[in-house]
Amino acid sequence: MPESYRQEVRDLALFADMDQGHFETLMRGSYVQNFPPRIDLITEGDTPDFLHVVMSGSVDLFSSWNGRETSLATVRPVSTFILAATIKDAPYLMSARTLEKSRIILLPSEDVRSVFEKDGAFARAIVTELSQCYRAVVKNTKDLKLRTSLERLANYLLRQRSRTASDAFDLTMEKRRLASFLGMTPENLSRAFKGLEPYGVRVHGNHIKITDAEDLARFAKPTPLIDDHST
Amino acid sequence: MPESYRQEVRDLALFADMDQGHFETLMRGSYVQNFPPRIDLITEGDTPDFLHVVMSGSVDLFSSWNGRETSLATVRPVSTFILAATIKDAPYLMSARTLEKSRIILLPSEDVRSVFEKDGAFARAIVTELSQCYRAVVKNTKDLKLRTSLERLANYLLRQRSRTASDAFDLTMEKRRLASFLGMTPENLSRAFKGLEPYGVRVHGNHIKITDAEDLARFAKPTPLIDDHST
DNA sequence: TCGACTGCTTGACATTTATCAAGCGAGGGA
DNA sequence: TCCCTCGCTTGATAAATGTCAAGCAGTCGA
Repeated sequence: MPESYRQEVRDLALFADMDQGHFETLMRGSYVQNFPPRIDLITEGDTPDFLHVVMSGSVDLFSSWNGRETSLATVRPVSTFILAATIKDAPYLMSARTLEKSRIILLPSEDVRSVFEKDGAFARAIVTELSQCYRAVVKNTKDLKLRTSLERLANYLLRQRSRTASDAFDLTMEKRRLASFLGMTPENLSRAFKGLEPYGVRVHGNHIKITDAEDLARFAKPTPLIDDHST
Repeated sequence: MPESYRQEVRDLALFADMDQGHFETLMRGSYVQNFPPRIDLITEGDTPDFLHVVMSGSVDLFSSWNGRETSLATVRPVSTFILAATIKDAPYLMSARTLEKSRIILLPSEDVRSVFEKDGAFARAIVTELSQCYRAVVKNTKDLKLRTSLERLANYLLRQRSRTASDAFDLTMEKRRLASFLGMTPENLSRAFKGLEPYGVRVHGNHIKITDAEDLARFAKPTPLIDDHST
């Protein structure tokens, strides 16, 4: 494990406050790996061998059932995924694949669990991380159950606008993945973009321009209780 | 706080391993309250004053947006709710109301957070609880995104069958709430029950009889990665 | 016993969303 | 430069789901 990564991991909220000796224990068994795009990292149902930390690139979390597949989240640097499965030593609920060339650190699950048992600061950091994840999924559920696909797209665009602090931005993922993430088909997403034109949304390829954010917001009715992804 | 409740709370996995002194601190500020049915306990967006523990009765967690409302979960004894909001001191993402006459213990959020900061065993117990909740919500999301309403109902019935270990059982909630929980309208639920008749589902009022579980399972295709609510 | 209420069901219809098939268009080799 | 591929779009159609209105069937209380 190169020193540069070591420090980057140490600076993550999840590892920042833990005992130095415990951190060393974790680092000892861990290693960095580079993956090309579209490589399967984990498969749902498997038992967690490693806690994954994405250092660069991005990872798609998705799930399949009965021939259907849906995208559940994108993990971007620097953060971890499948923490809950690792801690509970329970099967993965989601599969993961790289979206682009990615550098990922693997921490053996056994080590993570054994340090978790001993280190209160680590346990508290995990609580913070899991609370965040839990609340994110709850918001996502509300988005799905309370809104139509058009409303979900409109709010998604407003969130991107807010994230980039700009009325013009590029989509951060393929439209087909965005469709899956928003719980609709690519065809329906295409039509949804058209349906938002009257509210000042202009689309050219994956470039988006929002010409009348107030009007769009009047339609989308965003609320922090669904759309604020920082709390 | 009567001694009987005190012990019942102490026996909860969440509080079982924590330091006795810290447990006393929590109990000191807490109190029991009885609520009639259909009483609002908390409103989404509010700041968490208390961690709630349901001792008897049951509580509906739901959410509203733009005039629509959806039921997200039912809390049954003995367990807590809105743990994540309490720990993060962030606004409730869900509202809660009693479904029936309920006895609920209220633990001041400040106390919970301050003990959490000091007590490693408590922090670890919270991790276990939050992992469980997180995974439950992820499963629910997969259920919603990967299945049609008919499939969701079929799998729900199979879960109830498994929970009661019986082919005949009563629904544990009103059909209208079940509909909301499954993400459909009451009318649609009515038709969905009809739609499952060919697979051996008989409905009389809120009594369900499954005459051919294999056939129903062939249609429902349950998987532990969505339907097993114990891991 | 009789309403009146409430939740459920049913039918007709509208809307939303998915499916299937075809066509378009930008980007990447040969 | 020219295809070829691949993702996206579009149109036609089907399926799923929601809405509205009416009616039914228990339950409860007068």
